[in-house]
Amino acid sequence: MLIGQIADELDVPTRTIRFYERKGLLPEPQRATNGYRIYDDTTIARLRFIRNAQAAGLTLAEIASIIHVRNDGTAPCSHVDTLLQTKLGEICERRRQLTALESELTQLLQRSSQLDPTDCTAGEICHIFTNDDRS
Amino acid sequence: MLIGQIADELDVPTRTIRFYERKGLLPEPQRATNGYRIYDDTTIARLRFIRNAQAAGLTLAEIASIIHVRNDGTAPCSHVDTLLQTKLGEICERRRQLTALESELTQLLQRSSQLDPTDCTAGEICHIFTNDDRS
DNA sequence: GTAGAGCTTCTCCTACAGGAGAAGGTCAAG
DNA sequence: CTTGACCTTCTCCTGTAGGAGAAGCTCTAC
Repeated sequence: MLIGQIADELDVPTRTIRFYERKGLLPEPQRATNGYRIYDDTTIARLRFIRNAQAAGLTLAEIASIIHVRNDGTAPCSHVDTLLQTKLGEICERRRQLTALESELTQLLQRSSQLDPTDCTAGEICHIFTNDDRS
Repeated sequence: MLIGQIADELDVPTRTIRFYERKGLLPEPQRATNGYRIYDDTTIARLRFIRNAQAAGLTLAEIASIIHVRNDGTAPCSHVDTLLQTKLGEICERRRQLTALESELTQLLQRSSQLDPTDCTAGEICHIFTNDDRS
């Protein structure tokens, strides 16, 4: 199969496939005599794997690390497990931050609804952000 | 005040202050005869404003837009209110995505704990990501 | 034999918020 | 008079996941 056929089948731009190759996510493919890349079904499976791993929030670099472990002949399961646990921790932390930001924004908006724009001076740019609770 | 003094007082790198100037967040300052930037207290207030707005999750471009409205002679309060509401919506949506990702990851980890690495084949890279619920 | 689609490589560009280093001018103190 | 700290501008680099365009070769169909 040529790159375009793979691209059509998985609905991925051809550019992205070459990009993954450069990043080490796909092995260097066979070449036809004219230089065109030639793929087989294992590449389709590989691209599906990448997509699934991305859906789990892994970065391409992390996915590449999994593939490298596999290429070393080891089942990458425990590595994947570690990655997923770390990722879960990050997501959890990030979600907490967003929750805090959400309540911060809600407070600012409530404050905004109570302030009069005619009281807003140039020096402070906008008094909605002027925090009066410090020093 | 020279740029280094401002930087020390607010604990901001001098590079960042010049960067903000290039981005239109700070006006072009006075220059001493030797070319050094000279600031007064309004710059300190401005940098505090930027910091507060950043803490609310606004990007530098959004903060710049607020400053531009102020420079046009208008109180930017209603603009800020709109920005904050939009931002709140984005944060909320992002948090929902993270929550979904969190449960996805939890499922994958549970799955991982039940799978045997010796069953993991090279073709699928790692069977933790092999979704058996489709086609 | 030529048009159009598909392939190749090459390089640069995007958003985001700065960080890093080079090369050089300036200033105060020893 | 020189060392060290501070300032200036310039350009490139970081991570993320590709996107965009140029210039040129190849293949198929009409």
